Amino acid sequence: MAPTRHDLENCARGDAALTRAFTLLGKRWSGLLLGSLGAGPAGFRELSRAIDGVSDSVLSDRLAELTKAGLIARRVEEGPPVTVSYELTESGRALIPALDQISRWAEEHLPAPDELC
Amino acid sequence: MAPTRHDLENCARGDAALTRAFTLLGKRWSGLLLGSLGAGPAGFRELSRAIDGVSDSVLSDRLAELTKAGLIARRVEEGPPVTVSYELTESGRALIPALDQISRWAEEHLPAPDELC
DNA sequence: ATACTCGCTTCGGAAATCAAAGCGACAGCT
DNA sequence: AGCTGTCGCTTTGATTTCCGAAGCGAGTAT
Repeated sequence: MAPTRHDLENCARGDAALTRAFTLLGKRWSGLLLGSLGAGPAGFRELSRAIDGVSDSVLSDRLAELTKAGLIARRVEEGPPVTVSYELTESGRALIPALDQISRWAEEHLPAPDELC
Repeated sequence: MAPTRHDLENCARGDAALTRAFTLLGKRWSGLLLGSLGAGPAGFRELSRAIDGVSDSVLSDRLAELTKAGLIARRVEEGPPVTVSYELTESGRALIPALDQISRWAEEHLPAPDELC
């Protein structure tokens, strides 16, 4: 295969930072996961219930990704019983204002889905 | 089982608006596409070049989705030659500040990928 | 006439995501 | 001691999404 200049083109790219951000946020559930944790620490099962529709396997993947990226931290509380909780790191918390803004934007500009509650 | 019905949980769930937002933004390339258009109108080919890595088929899908959601508009300029350009609607423009904030966040909190340029 | 570019669409195959089941460790009954 | 349930995952196999490459019709350039 010819060495695509893919690598070279990467440089002059529009907004590199935005690209980096959406490597994480552009994946399904990442944003919502962070949003959920914005409300405070939570355990695995708690998150899987809070974020309706996500499967355990993907939730597990996302938690690993975001942990690796340094946005969330996994804390094991020695018991008994032993419990696991995930929480935002400082980096993660720094993103919350942006998510809030997106949330506010959605309220204003995204079709209101018949308030059933 | 406790009387916690799923229905109840649905209501008080995290943030419905954020969920709506990430139905769009949580898909690959959506965020970057909006970011690109934030710099001004652009044609299909222009976008496909600006957003490195996206395939024509997916770009086409995303443009359709975001157009349907009312974030971008497809304008056909009668020629000759006939040209097509996509641009942000007001709703779309309203999201740009949030994207900028995310971009700034990424610069601060996301691993600087060795400036190769 | 030949060879481009543009704005797509179509066609496989590869990757992401899904629901469901299972597992080990523990807790709460009885 | 059993039985049942919760928690934090992982595994399995099917479905959905995404990708790269090719193609197409229309127009432009040489």
